[in-house]
Amino acid sequence: MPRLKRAEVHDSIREDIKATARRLLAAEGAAGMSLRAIARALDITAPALYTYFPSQDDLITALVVDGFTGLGDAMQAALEQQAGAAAAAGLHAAMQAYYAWALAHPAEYLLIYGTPIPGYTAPGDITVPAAVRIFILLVTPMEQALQRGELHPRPPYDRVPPAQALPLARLITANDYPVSPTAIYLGFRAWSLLYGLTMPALLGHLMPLETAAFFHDEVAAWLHSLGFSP
Amino acid sequence: MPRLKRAEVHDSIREDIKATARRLLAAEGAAGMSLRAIARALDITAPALYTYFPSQDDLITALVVDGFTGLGDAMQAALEQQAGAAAAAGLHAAMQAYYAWALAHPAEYLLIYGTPIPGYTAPGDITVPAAVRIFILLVTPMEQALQRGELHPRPPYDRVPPAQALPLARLITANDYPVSPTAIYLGFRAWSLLYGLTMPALLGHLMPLETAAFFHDEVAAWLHSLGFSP
DNA sequence: TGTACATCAGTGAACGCGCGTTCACTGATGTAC
DNA sequence: TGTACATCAGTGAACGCGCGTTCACTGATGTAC
Repeated sequence: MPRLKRAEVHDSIREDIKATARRLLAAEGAAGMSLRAIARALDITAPALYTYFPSQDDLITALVVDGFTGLGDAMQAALEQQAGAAAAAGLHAAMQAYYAWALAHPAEYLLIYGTPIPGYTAPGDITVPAAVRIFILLVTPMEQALQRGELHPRPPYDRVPPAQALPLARLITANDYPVSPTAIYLGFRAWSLLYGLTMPALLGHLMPLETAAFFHDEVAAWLHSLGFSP
Repeated sequence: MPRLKRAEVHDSIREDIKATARRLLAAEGAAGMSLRAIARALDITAPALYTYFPSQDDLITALVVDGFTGLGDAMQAALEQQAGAAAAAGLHAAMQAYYAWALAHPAEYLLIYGTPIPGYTAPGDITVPAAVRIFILLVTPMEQALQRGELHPRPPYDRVPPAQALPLARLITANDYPVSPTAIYLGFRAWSLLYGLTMPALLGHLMPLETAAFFHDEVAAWLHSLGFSP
């Protein structure tokens, strides 16, 4: 009558391994995340890890997916907390959650969105949906705001630029997204804004600034400039 | 009577080594840029490289400085070509040059602005001035536009946010920059905008979009929103 | 409940690999008289 | 212009290191009767 079934122990050790890998990733960068270093930290032999992950690449993939999931969950929680409020408030909350998560998990943010790890290629079928979710979490509130009449985009953003019309239309029909091209386009704009404010803050490129205030101000001004009704 | 003096040959081989390193960097990422790989590509033994660089880190530093220099030169050339034109045109040209250089030299852009290479720390005294130059190339035209009365920032950017006033003042006095806090603040905004549009385009995060058009439209709209006189 | 067997987790040795760097050396290139 | 010497570039062997992964194995954990 074991307290934990074998499968449960297995899963829990898998989590331990990932946690250790994350710790090493944060401390030493991607190169520090070697199987042998993880095994050393766990007081275990390196081959033992193969019971839990078929290869190093699979471990990395698991960390990548966890990263996207963690970021997405944080954004979604922020969004849901503003469920009753104006769409602009929800968006701002989600974007703040993005920033907060990134600064709280810098190594994972870099793993997901930074320079690709040489020699590792993420399996698209697993990794892409996890990445797309983040994007959808920005697009959906935009679309809602448009449909509810809370957002009346000002020129030049009242329509999608001509060069983007075709690619966006293709994207929508290929994936059966129930959203307007305008919402998607604004999603890309939001995504780029977030990236440009977050990654440099993380890497210390904005050093002299009060980066948290900078982020807040920029996002607030950007949302305001979009044309949300007051 | 040698055609090239020894020192000239030395310098030319140094350039060959850097060029090979850049090629490997582009092809295989930072990990592919090993001294042994470079030596192999040059049909030379690895220890021979120590005649030209005291260590691998010095080679990397040289590449980093070259990267900043190349990017800065491209921006400066664009700026000078618009010397007679309106400040907004000069800024737009410089920002376009930034983007063009990044897409033409993706590996170097990542080396400069991407995830730091594990185990390598750039010597600040060499590397920082090269990095700061890029920033100054954005701030200077801003300051000129302000002084010439070509730029009348609209709220909320007619003044620096309160949280940033002190850090920016400190930055200016510590370095004796002959520029206004407003110009520096706009410089950071421009920098962040550029980063957020360039790095994701480079990494394929904006895949479905026409990224060149996206960059152009965003920069144009941003400059317009600043309040340049027509 | 007790025994016999199957499954699983983890070990230790070994594989082949690539790495940065050092060292003593050889041969070529330049310099001084 | 020719010779003697100093300087430099590059070699080949070796150092010690860490890596991912495989393999045959042992001992523990669970299952079936």
